[in-house]
Order: sequence, then C-alpha cells, then structure tokens
Amino acid sequence: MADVGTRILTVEDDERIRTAVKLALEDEGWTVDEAGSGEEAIELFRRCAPDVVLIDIMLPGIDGFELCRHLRKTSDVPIVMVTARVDTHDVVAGLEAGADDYLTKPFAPKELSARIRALLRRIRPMSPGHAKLVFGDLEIIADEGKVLLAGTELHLTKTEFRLLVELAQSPGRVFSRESLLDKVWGYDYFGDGRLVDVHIRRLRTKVEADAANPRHVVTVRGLGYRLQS
Amino acid sequence: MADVGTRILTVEDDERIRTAVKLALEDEGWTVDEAGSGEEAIELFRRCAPDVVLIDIMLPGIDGFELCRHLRKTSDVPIVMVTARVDTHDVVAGLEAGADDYLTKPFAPKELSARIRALLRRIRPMSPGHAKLVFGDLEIIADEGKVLLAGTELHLTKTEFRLLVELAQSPGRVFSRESLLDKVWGYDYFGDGRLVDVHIRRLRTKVEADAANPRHVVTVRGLGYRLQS
DNA sequence: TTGATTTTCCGCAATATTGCGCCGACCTGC
DNA sequence: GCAGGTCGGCGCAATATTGCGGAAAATCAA
Repeated sequence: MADVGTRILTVEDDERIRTAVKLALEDEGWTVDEAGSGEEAIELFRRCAPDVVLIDIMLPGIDGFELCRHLRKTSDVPIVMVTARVDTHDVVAGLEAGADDYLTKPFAPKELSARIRALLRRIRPMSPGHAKLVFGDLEIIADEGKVLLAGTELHLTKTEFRLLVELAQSPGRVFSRESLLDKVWGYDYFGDGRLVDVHIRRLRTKVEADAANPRHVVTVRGLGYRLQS
Repeated sequence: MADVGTRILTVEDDERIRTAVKLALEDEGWTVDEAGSGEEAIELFRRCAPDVVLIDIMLPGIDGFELCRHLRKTSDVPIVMVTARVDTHDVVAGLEAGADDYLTKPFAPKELSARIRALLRRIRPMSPGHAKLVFGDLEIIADEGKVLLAGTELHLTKTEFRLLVELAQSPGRVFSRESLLDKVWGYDYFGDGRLVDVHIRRLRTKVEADAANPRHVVTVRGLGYRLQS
C-alpha cells in the first residue's frame, strides 16, 4: 500500500453512516478519525492533521459549509462534502465554500474512495511534473531549469543543461555521441561527435566536485558517456 | 477576472450538448475549444494547451477512458469526465483512468462550472479564492486584478498583468517564450518570441525595485523567464 | 474625430554561449 | 615498450541571446 499513513477525518453525526464510511475507508488502508460535530472536528483537525477531511453538511452546531470555510482559512487540506441534499444550489455552495468534491447520499463506498484517491493523486507530488532527479549530491529540477550540487545552485548553459537532462533521463545507460547529438542538438544537426566531448568537459567543471575524477558524468571508453550517482 | 485566458477543451460528439456546454463555460469568462472525437481532441490538445479537459465517455473511435489515459501519459492537465452512464463501476473506472472529477448527465451547467473552478483553485495558485500571492515585496491580488510593490499599488497594462499572472501560476518554473505566447496571446497568435522580451522589460520597470537587477522576474538564458521571490 | 495609452516591430550594442582546431595525455592491444 | 586510436584541456572566432531605445501601428476613451 502506497498511502499507508494517510489519515482521513470524517465529520458526520449519524453514527450508522459514520461507521459504514469508516469501514470502507479502512479497507483502503487509510487511518480514519471520527468527529460527530463541527466543534469536535476543528479540535481533532488541529490534533491529528489529517490528509483529507470528509464533511457532512447536516451537523449539530455549526454546519458543514461553515466548517469548510473555517478550515479553509488556515489549511489547503483536500475536503470532500457529503450530503443527502441533491439540490444543485447546495453543490455549488459547497464547492464555493472551498470543498474539492461533493457527493450526494446514497453513494457507493467504492466511489467515495475512488474520489479520495483522485484527490490524493493530485495533491501528493505537490506541484505537477515536479520531476526532481537526484544523483547523490547532484539534483536536477527540470521544470525550473535548476541544477544543485550539494545544495548550491549551479549556472549551466542551455546546451549543458539539455545534455545533463538527456543523460539523466536514463540513469546508468551509456549514450553514444551520435545519439546525444541527435537528442540535444537535433537529428538534423550536421557536426562532429567530438563536440559532445567539449560540452561534457564544460559540464564536468560545473557538475563534478573534482573534474579530474568524475563521479557523475562517466566516460565509457569507445562507447560514450553515462550518468550515475 | 483572475482567470482570463483559461482555456477549456470539450470533447463531445453530440453537437447539441457541446454547444450548451460551450455557452455555459463561456459565461464564466473561459475560452472554449471543441473536439468531436478523441483523435481531434489529441490534436487540439497539443495545439492549444488547454487548462482543463472535459471528456464525454461515449465517443466515436477511441473512447473517453482511452483518451484520458492517453492524455495522462504526457500531461497533468485537470480532466473532468461527463457521461450518461451512472453505474458506480464507470465512475471508478473514469477516476482510475486519471480523471479528476466525474459528472453524470443530466447535470446543471452551474455545477459543472463550480467543479471546474474547484479544480482550477486546487492546481493554480492564482485562482479566485486564493486571495493573494506574495513574492517578497511583490503582492498579486488575483480577485481584484491588483499588484502591489512594497505596499503601493502598481498600474499594469492588461498584457503585463496577464504575463505576470501566467508566470505566477507556477512560481519558480521556467516558461519558454513560446509557451508564454500561447498562454498570454493565444495559441493561434502568429508572432515573434521577441515580443515577450519587450513586455517582460516593461513589466520589470514596474515590478522590480531595480529593473537592472531583477529579483522577481528572472531570465534563464536559453530557456525563458521565471518568477521567484 | 482626436488624443492618449497600449501594443508591436525594428535595429543596435553588450554579453554569453557555442563550435572547432590543436595538442598533449591516456588507454588498449600487440 | 610501442603504435594507433580515443579522450580531455585550452583558447579564439563566430554565433546566439538578451536588453534597450525609439518609432510605427493599433486600441480605447472621450
């Protein structure tokens, strides 16, 4: 189970439904906390820091909309609203209050967990496509065009960056000069394979702590280059 | 007016529904592109880089599930599935295929747009509801279209504002001139990438305390521009 | 329509990056 | 050890990219 440790807080005053929901969610391997009122929910939210909150609209005391708005003031936690009311107006109001999803009872437990999974999938890697490639003390953040060596940012040129990213796409694999020319310079580029050497060298002076003894950008004599940790 | 420029691609073969959806979404101020089949959708997706994709499951050729999986291979774009089938199994299958939300027909247009807004709010920092974004001494108030530098309001032109907001959608990420032209000027705009430079420069004179040493709008030579604190 | 604002385009200058030749060092098989 | 091929370091000239000022064109409001 990938999301072991995922905590879900359910806020629902009908104990029968609450138990049914709890069982369904625990089937997914998630940990479930239960609150019977909005006040209790606020207290529990602070204490157990759940990854998802499930809110029923009909609650004693402060209602679901109010609770949702209250949580949104201090948190970006994914919120799913659950209710028996099917009026479109309520759905819109719930989403406007800050909920991420809205289900109407009766709902299938499978649908509930599928929707929660979809939310978690969207949240978990934080920013989408934040592919952070790590090779020992070398970090590559492709989206931001950044490369870090032991935490400090390096200044790479466009070609050096593309070369590094290309090598990093398949770590450990040996790339021939020709394939690197194709990938980095374009398949229609007409030039010498030795050009790759030059840029590998420049890349090494920046990426390697000791350029004379490369630990990341390694040459495989007769074949090409490869990137490793 | 924070999400000016938001593009939504709707994939639906029934022209009547497609038109109704288009009108409802345009009411929200969004730009709508239409595709009648999966193949057309893939082509249009590549060309116009929408912010949200709306997929009907019943399609001629490749079906909605397949289309969803295909898009997910290369993109994190928010996907909403729409269908007449109400079977829980289909909902789960759609969400498993990578969709973020799933609506069953008939649905209220208001609910559709509320759900899309919820999705946008989740993935884009600069959506209505997120009151403001702060980058050091630079504040962007999305809802009101205001930008403050060290507390004083700036007067940005429409293009400058859109450019700044686009950069702010993914703080830290490098945007190429081409992608900025697509997003700010429209994917069908025919013009030079140098145009972006000019507006970046004008933006800097306003947004930066010292335009010669930009701290927020940073150029990444060879790649594009990025926004940071 | 006029006038002001905004957007687009063009060319120049400063700077960073790239491509390439040359040479010496190194590796490998004999 | 030696010969042939491969690789790395250095520096220069060509090229590409970016910033900038200003002029033309388009847009908008009165």
